[in-house]
Amino acid sequence: MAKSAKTEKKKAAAVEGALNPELQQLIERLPLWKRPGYLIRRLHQVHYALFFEECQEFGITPVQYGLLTILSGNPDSDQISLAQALGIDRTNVADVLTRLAQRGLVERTRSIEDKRMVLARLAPEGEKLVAAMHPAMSRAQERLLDTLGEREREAFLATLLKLLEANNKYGRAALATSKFGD
Amino acid sequence: MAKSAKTEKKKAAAVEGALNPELQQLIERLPLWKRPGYLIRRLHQVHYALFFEECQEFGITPVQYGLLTILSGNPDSDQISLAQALGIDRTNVADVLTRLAQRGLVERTRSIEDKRMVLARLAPEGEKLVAAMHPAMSRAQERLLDTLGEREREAFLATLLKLLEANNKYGRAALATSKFGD
DNA sequence: CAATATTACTCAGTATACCGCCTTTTATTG
DNA sequence: CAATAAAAGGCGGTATACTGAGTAATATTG
Repeated sequence: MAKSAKTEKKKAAAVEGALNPELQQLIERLPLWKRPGYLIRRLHQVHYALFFEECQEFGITPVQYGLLTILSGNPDSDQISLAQALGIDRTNVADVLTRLAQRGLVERTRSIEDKRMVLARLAPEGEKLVAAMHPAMSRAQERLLDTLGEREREAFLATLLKLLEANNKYGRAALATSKFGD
Repeated sequence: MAKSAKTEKKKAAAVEGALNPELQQLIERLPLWKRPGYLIRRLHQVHYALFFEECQEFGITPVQYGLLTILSGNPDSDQISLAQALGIDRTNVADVLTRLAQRGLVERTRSIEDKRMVLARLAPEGEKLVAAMHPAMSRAQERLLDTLGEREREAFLATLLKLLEANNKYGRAALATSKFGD
């Protein structure tokens, strides 16, 4: 195929550096590679893989660690608050909490003031794990953006936040808005 | 929101509670909204929500549409090739194909040359659906990046591609660069 | 203060997404 | 050409992630 003027233009617009020619071909031929939703799904999977590689020994998933993180700063939170803070569905929070409780990392109690609520807090084991795992989790985050320069990394993160703020209203897992901006 | 007294109590508990100060420092150094993996997971969810909103009437998920897209350009592909093209696990491809076949959108046959392989292709119904759904899918993609200006959007997509290229090796769902194309 | 609405949660069901183990078929090799 | 390795897929299991229906407790209201 003659990829004349169009490709030239695209390359000129690209930020820094040229892409692998094989990947460039994929983009040209598989329409999937022009869909941002697809690219984001793939990057999400890559992060999972990196996270697992770094955190293998702990047997904790990204979502589980996120939940533990929130609990470490907000003990005795109810499930809906946790869901809003994490940006996942409330039924999902219950599932994750069940698994974490089975491993003795969190403790759940019925609230006395409001008997509908189930409050969760870190067990001592959980606190230890959050601290012990933090470096590995941190490495996974760093490795994900490793290839980016300082400027590109910051621009990328800024754009991610911008997109999330603009689209926060979608889905049952909308975040509590106060999480952004402060 | 009207339960300000309770919220106050919760905050007070968080402050007075037996919070490990070292743990707090650790968590505050890399809070959720500064973890790229977390932000990408959230954006992934947002895209799903947008996709469902636009494509509700068709009852097709992003992954299903991705698979149909590949099949429309590459009839009679085997499951492993499809997995590599889509960037998902091969067992997952089998699951998705089963659901699509149940709805009469794809057809599966055993290859004659290699009896191990299951080849998939679009049924006429599937071809119709791919065409009919395309505008809605496109709208979901556009809405996701709607708030970005032209330059920021291109920079974002370029960075996404760069990150995928750099991290291609991770996970069972590593993409193939050779199967499709020529 | 009883009827009603809302809230927090549970449960069942669907759809990704992955791993490890196994069988069948094909390819390789001594 | 038989023994073995490799490839393709099936199957069972785990962990998100969400929808919709239903239950118990609390809040609101006529």
